Amino acid sequence: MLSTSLRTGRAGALRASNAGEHVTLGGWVHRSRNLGGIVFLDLRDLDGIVQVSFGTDWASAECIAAAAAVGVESVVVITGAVVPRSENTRNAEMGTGDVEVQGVSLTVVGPAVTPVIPVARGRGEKLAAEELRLRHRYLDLRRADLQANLVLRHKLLQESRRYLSERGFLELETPILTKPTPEGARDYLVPSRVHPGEFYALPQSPQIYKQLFMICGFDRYFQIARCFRDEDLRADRQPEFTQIDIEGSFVTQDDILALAEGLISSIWRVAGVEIPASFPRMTYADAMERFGCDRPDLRYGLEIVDYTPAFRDVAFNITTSVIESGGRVRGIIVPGGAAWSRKQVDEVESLAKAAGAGGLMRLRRLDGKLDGPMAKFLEGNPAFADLVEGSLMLFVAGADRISHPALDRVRQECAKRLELVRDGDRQFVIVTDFPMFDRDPSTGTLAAVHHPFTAPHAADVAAFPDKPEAWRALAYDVVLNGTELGGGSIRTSDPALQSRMFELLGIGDQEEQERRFGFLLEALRAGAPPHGGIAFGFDRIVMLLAGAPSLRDVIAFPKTTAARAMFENAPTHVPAADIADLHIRLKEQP
RNA sequence: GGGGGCGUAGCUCAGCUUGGUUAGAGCACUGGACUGUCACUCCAGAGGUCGCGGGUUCGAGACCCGUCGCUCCCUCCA
Repeated sequence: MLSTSLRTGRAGALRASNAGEHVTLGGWVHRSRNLGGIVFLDLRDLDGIVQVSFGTDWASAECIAAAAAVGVESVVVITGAVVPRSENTRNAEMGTGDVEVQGVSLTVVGPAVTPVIPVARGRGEKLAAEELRLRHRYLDLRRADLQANLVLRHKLLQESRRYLSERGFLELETPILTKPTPEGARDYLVPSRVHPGEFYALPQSPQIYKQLFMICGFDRYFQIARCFRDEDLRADRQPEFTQIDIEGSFVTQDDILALAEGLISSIWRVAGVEIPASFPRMTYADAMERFGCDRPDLRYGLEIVDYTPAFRDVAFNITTSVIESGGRVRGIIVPGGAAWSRKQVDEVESLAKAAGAGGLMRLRRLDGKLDGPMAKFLEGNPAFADLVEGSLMLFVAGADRISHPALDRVRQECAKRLELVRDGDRQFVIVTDFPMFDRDPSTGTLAAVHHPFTAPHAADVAAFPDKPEAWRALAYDVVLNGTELGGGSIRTSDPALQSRMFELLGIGDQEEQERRFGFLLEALRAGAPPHGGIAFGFDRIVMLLAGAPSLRDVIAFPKTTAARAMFENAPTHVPAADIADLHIRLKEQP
């Protein structure tokens, strides 16, 4: 019901078919043009802008004077007739450009002071500084592109709900005041007034609760869940964010991934983009070997190749010592890279070094010959015979732990320099079989790569019972163009195995387990179905589909990189008495 | 915790390299003219703690030190 007691409809929706109607419109004065005898107001609402004209032939002198006096961004209610514009006054750039409203009355219902940041902008005019846009969010959110982002957000939310609900998933809510989790990101803590010295935490994700739902028999759950993490911010990271959180029982990895593909493609369809109904799969091991990264950008090649065998018998100090100590020599071929200057390659090398590599070895084919510091050792080596004229090879020698991230960085940089990414290209991929554990190189302790509730491949546990770092997890990520959209896993539903997991993670003590995860272990012992799920970063999806450069452009009231809300001015000091009620003493009085 | 960038009129910026008269421009704003504009046009006007504090200097928007805010990145984000 866009028509209300105070208006007949939205101004921006008027079209040629509305000609002849008498309308009452409410909206914001976007701009005005006073030509003396005739006054034009551009009236804006959520649907767009329509021109309202006040001329002596149809409007009273008082009405024209009122139109001339009203300031931009004031809220007005006008009445008038929708009339077709004459041939020479049509405006093809406006949705409403075939008509205008000949205003016969105007009431200023919400007078506005001059806006501190402009809402209407001229062509090519820059946005105000983001700090000001956030401080005056009530003005910034009047802009058509931010409004469009939030409208898109709404549509994607509704589509997610529709898709999941139609498949029997129940939207169930979980607590915001919950239990602190020692693993993972830093928690936002909430002090308890009733229980001195005790704290709630805001959830980093509803992980444990959704598993509890499965144990209860709600075999299909989803939630558009707000999650909180007290870590440093980025353009694509906010302290509170929204996940599409999904869990199902009696499912395998393939069931969850098929659901994920369907959900993602229906979300993309609502945004006007048709994508394949299923995505290619790639194992973690394969992704690391070929791209040095667990979320590869498949919009371009530049795959990493292992040249260790070719270097095995080459008397070149660096490669020889690396190979002897168990490392490898891997690299990528950069077509046309032979034309890059020494300085340009040095710039790429500095990125590799920043990622941990000792350096970047170069080899190129110029005038038919191999060229570079290693050329004399490699000329005639069959591994380099088909290096084509004008190509450049960049190698990193070292342990995989070093060369993976370095080559990943080099590959991305080369793709950027070669402009290999075509506009609008989308390459989805599902990465599977993540390792279960990661061994901290300094402390030697195991850490869960995904989270401690993830189930390992049963075959790996059987084959390497005492070598948990060889276990693969039933964990998976959905990746688009090198960005992780979401990830999940099949969970451990066997309490004994879950207990073993905690032991491996150094939480061996029975009491410690009970204290930290007791409620989950106890529930698992009460009879748990096999279950698993996935969660998608919803804000990031909206950002991608809106083409927005920052998460802040798809969240109505975001935080700055210092986790401050500019508009509401939060966080803030509170009265000492309120703090005392929480049994907290501040180190220093502000 | 670390590194880079930015901070001058309500907004967007120039001025800083090489210190020197009264700190400029466009937009917005105010007043005036104008009956078909749509970034209306034209005339006139007002508008400044050069983020803040300290230092160097005869003299600082500019140079130095510190600090605050915003932003991008690293650390971090099971």
